[in-house]
Amino acid sequence: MALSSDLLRGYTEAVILRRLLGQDGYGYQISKEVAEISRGRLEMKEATLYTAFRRLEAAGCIESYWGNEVIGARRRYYRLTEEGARRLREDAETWLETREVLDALLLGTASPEAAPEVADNSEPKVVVVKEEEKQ
Amino acid sequence: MALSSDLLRGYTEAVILRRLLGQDGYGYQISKEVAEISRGRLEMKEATLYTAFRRLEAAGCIESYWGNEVIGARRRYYRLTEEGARRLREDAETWLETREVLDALLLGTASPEAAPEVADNSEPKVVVVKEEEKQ
DNA sequence: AAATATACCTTGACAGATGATGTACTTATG
DNA sequence: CATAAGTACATCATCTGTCAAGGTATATTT
Repeated sequence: MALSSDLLRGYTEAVILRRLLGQDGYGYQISKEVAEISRGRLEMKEATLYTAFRRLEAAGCIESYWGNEVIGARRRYYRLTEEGARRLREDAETWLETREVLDALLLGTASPEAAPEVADNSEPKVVVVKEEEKQ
Repeated sequence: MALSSDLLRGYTEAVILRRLLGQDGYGYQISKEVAEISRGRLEMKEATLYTAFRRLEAAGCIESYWGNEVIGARRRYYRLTEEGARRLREDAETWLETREVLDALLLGTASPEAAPEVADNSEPKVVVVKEEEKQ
């Protein structure tokens, strides 16, 4: 079962950068690796992948060069830059924070912990249960 | 420091549903609770919140009714439906999977684990390092 | 009187993801 | 030997969620 793409939106670039850490890579390879590592749960579509490459290169996070394959289709390799490595560290840090926040918001206890001063729990004098003017 | 909204895109609805579990709530209250629980790291903007309410109601996940406040501004309360509860369980499950996948992709080891058969590591015969035709 | 807080709402613009489509070469299959 | 499938790149139009900006209204504080 593939994960909703909206749930992963914004992480595409970080995933690519992570793949380029330690060794250069090319599009097709990275898409296969991502599918492999996620055990098929995340499929990075080609259009997504290549537009992300464009953004990352424009931002100075990666640099590209053509491999000189003598057999098979030509490959465009990407290399992580200093800036890209910095961005990756930043993104990984952000992921940890995001994970923490979403854990609290999705799996946490019902009420904002230790925050009786925030939730205005004053129930409306007589809660009207039947809906009126439902939009 | 606020988290990038793109990193949270797609979770808005799940967060709202979670807030409505066990008790009805209204927009302003929920936005405050989210800020509180995330300790200011996630701010749900009004436009985002209210458009999400519309989507959720259209999808049958929530139902709304006007509270009969005698003092202060009127409030539109939202109630979780059966379908909404089902969706929430599903979303929470998806979050666990997403978390796992992104952990592997962002924090995991460099190469696809135990997958020497996938990565085509055959380095191009002579890797051309200087970039030609950089786009 | 003015500012701030509570509480709701819509519109237009923007950006990332993607289906569709195209190119080109290689290898396997019937 | 023709066809399909795999490798490998790329672009364009469209869709969708987010959000700045704008609006309404009431209550409280300064």
